[in-house]
Amino acid sequence: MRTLGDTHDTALLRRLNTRAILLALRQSGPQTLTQLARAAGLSRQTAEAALSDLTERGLAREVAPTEGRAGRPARRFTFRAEAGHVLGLDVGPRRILAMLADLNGDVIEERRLDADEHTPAAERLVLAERAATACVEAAGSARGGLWAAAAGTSGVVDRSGRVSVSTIVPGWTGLDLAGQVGRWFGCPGFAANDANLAAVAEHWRGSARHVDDLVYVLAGYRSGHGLLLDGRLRTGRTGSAGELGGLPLSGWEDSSVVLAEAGRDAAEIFEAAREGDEQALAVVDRLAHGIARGASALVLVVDPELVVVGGGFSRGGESLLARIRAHLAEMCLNPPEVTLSTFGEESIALGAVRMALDHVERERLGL
Amino acid sequence: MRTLGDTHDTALLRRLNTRAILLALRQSGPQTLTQLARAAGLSRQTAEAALSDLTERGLAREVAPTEGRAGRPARRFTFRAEAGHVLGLDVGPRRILAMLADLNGDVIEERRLDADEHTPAAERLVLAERAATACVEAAGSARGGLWAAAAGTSGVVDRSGRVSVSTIVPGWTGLDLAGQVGRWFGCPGFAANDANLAAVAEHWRGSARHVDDLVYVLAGYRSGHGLLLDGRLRTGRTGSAGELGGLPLSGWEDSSVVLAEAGRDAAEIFEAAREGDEQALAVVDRLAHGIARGASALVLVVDPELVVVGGGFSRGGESLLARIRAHLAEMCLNPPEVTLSTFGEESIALGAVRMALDHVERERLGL
DNA sequence: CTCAATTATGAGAAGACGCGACGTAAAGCT
DNA sequence: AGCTTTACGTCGCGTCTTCTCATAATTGAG
Repeated sequence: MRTLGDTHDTALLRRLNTRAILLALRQSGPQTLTQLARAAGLSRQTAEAALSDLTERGLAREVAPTEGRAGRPARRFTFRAEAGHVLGLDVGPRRILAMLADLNGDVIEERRLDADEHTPAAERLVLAERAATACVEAAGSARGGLWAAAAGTSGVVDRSGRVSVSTIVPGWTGLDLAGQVGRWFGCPGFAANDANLAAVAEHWRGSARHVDDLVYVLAGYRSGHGLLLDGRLRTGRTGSAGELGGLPLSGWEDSSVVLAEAGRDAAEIFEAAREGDEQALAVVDRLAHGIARGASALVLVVDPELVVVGGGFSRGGESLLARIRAHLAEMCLNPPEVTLSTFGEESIALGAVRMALDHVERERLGL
Repeated sequence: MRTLGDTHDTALLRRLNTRAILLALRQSGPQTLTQLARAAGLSRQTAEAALSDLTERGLAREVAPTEGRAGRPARRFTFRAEAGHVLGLDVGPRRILAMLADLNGDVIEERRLDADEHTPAAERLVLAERAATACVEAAGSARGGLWAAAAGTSGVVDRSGRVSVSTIVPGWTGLDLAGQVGRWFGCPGFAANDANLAAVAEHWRGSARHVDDLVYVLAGYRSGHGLLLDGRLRTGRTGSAGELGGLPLSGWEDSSVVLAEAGRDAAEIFEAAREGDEQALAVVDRLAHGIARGASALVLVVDPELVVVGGGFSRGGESLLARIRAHLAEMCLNPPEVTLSTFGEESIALGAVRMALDHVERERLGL
């Protein structure tokens, strides 16, 4: 039955200590046995045992000792990030981006393919697979060598990684994206909503590095909200957390309407605004207002530490941000910080990488 | 430094196993050594060691063996719930409720005092202390014998347990409620928003027992929203999660306005509605609409498994609930279940009990 | 080139814990 | 009284961790 926790024999200690060493190992480059032991809070002997275990499993490697220092040279070990690879995919309405990363999450290969809004589902999937395969092959990794893969896409993606609602991408509704991606490479596959993955990426290495509660606003041709609480993605029961579709917010304008009225596309508007064009500034303000309106619902509900603005409009830069801040301050008693996305359009694929890594770390590294 | 986890010596095993035994012990009444060992997944010897440890700490007690069975009588142990007590307080605008509970969370004493909206802060605190002290003394427990105490109140309560905004209770803003409560009994003190604590109570033993993501709607003279995600209370950065004050929701009527227009109080309305009074039914529908409007924001943002409706209006019963469900279904694509609160007006104090117990379990029982 | 100083390694002993096994104790049943 | 049943309690073993100390490998000074 085992409902009250796992077995607690001495093997658990070994696992825990190996885990501590692995974490210490990944903190930085090659380290000596003593350094690792101290970092993990263990004795040198225990550290040694853990390292020999990790080395056997291919996760650690001994490297040449440093020269030029007095005393017996210390054995040095490093994390074998190349022991496995994960794939992150962004299958967007207009763009497909594949990233191959090692176990450190460092991106090794990257492929980008263009699509358009009308590309049918089957063809879009072929493009995605092509981009992904190109990455894997370029890295010289065997096709079956992937440890996990994840994909982000527009629309509501449920817990199992199936697209349950998609209004933008034709033929997407009902697609088992996670299963598809997993089948391509014979590895565990995952899928999530694009804004959610972008939030994950920003929290991992981007603007939201230092916070654990954040709202990500994807604003642009693709739009949506991502929610990260306690450092964990929150997609909700059906995966539609943050999808405000039905919320009757007064004065909530869709950006496409605003842009259509203005008769110019976003890039032109931002460019003109930068040059002081009054009409463009007004449009930027209306866009900011709409973004803030949507964000305010999330902010008031979860009271996050940070709002990260990403997506195409984030090219609007600080001027757009300033307007969003101003509008948000009007709507919230105690508004959170608002900042720009670090990774821009790469954040979705990067978040997918992180999602795949999460699985690998949990299941294969035992972290 | 110790950032990578605690020491992992064999003492950890002991702690973990003792914890497993403690959990098993609390699952039900007196159990034999063998039963406990099996439930915790440990050997009998280990279970025995853990139990002797727990007995020494006063958390377990050996009881008389069962008679009438063949074989050597088995030693039986039980959790000593009376080893400590916690206090839960609801300091509301119109009512003060104190509950004293043992370590099982079973309420032993309960005191209720009436106040009104105009009672000044100092006097309200005196009433609260009086109710609490009465509970403690009635239980024959020493005044210093409390292990933890928590209080719920209207308004925004920050992480530290300080009331940062209170519109209902006069003089409440700025009050360090957690500190106050702790000082009364010389024990750790906590405080939180009432709707949040109600959510905690419903999740603990009420309607939300079986789910981990829920939205609680406090509807009545006191109103507000409580948010529980992954079984944990979410109060946000400043404690104002779920406070929708500034959200420009179209068609969001305040219940007090609706009732004022109707010219009857809530109890009358619900009574009349039960008898089929058409005008009353219309008012109930308007109330339900308002409740659903507010709830919809939380539901769309976090996509919970369940919405629990509590507070004074929950006396409106199934008929109100049905209207709320109907309105919510219009606003959400995939509406969650909606159910009535189990504990009604007691849920806030009960949630406070749970909050105090959380601290005790974490810090004193090591769970 | 040699020797001291430095730094890390590796083996051995001791302590703590958990588990399986076996003999023993205490009850009911015949 | 003896048998059966059930659980207790002790013993020994293996694992894990840490401490200690002798040993090994390097640098740098004379």
